Amino acid sequence: MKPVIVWFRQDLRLSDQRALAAAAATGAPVIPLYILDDVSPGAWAMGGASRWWLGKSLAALAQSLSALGSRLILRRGEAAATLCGFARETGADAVYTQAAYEPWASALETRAHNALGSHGIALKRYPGAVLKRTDTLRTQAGEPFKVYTPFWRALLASGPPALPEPAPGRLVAPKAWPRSERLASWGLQPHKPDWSGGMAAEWQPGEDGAKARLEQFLETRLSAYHDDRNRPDKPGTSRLSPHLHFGEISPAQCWHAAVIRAGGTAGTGLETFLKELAWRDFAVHLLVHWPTLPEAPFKPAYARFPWADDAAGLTAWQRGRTGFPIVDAGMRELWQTGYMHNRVRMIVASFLVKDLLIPWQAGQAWFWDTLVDADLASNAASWQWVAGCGADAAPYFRIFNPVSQGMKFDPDGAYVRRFVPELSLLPADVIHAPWLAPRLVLDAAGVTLGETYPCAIIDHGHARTRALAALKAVTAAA
DNA sequence: TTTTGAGTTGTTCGA
DNA sequence: GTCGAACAACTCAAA
Repeated sequence: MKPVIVWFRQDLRLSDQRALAAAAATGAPVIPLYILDDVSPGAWAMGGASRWWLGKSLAALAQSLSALGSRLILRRGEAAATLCGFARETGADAVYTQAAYEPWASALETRAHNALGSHGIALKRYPGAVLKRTDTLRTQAGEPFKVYTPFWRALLASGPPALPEPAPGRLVAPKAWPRSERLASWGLQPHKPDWSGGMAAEWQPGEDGAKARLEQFLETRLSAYHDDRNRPDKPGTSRLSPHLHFGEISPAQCWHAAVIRAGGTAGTGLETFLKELAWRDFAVHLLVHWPTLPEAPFKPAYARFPWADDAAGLTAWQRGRTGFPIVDAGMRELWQTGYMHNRVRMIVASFLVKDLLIPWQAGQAWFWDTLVDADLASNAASWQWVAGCGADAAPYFRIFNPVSQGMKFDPDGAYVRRFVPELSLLPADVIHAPWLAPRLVLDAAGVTLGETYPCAIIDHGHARTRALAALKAVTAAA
């Protein structure tokens, strides 16, 4: 019997993995394959933080497969050609995979389909990491949605996502295993310097880590999720995003586990969590139907926005040296752990785009490189939302005040203290605006503005006025 | 076809 | 100190 290949991509798990389950069900020998592809045209090559995660996740997947008597074969190169060559090399007659939705990944699937097909090898494609197939949800006029709430209602009306499938109990091994590259040779882990210490302390990549995180979330955080998710000083969010991005757990698994755990006593936490899961689908929906989302403003008028060319401002923002404590705390959390609390993402994004007038694409690129959960669809949709040029975007006058946001969502300053230790001795009432603190208070905390901690690089009130004027000009010209 | 209600996440000002 | 209105106008989705 000819073997079949399971081409793993953004679905690095064994349970609720339809491609794997279907391949196993054939009874044929199964060859699991992962291809590192940095060269496909249009591909967004993974950033540094994502590569760190990928390396750990692939190691975990390989271990899980070996427990089933199987292996994970690793290859590198343009994925369509590499896959086709691999299929011929192994004599496989079919490739099973779960779809990915980035424009370049879809194009890659088409190329792979054609290349394999010309050798009589089938490419069997299953829905990827979404609750509902992205092509099934449409307005009554047959158009894709541009507003979230109707999208959410349509998603709910279409019924719950498919029930998760268990992992296959066994996989038939091929007579001889094909050659595999060594994971260590891919250089995914940083060295000289190794900046991954903060990430390793925070995360457990892989399917087991994903399941543990989900369990912990459901057990301790779901009931208070509606309120606590906005508090960066509390462990209120699910922190499932990197696991979901790499497909170590499926959104359907999260959905059904949460519904079961809530047990019919539908508290506010459940619906809020399910809506957050649906936001991932909405971002994919937008990217599929508007493939230029990561590059160009969804609202074309914003092409005329008078962006600033501010290299110094961008660097200060990236390094967490803007002089606004909540912004700096967020940017440093990102740098150290590969993650940033969602509320703080909005604050730092608003600061970059509206206070500094730096193009949202620059912020998107930085997040792409530094986030362990960097996801093309969510990243692009969210940056455009903050910038005001996206689908269902924030109104132009919504400009976050970094001081009041800090006081509201980090009232004791615990989050700032954790990531901006040079301010840790400041009392809570001034920690979000140290320039307002009396000299004596600063001295007592060992803070000298401009020396131990930067002076604010901009006056927010002035910046706000400037942004409103710029935004008004864009819409007036339209 | 036309109409109508609604639209993730905010801030500021003045009564 | 609290509270409601203003901040624009537009576009979407559905009736």
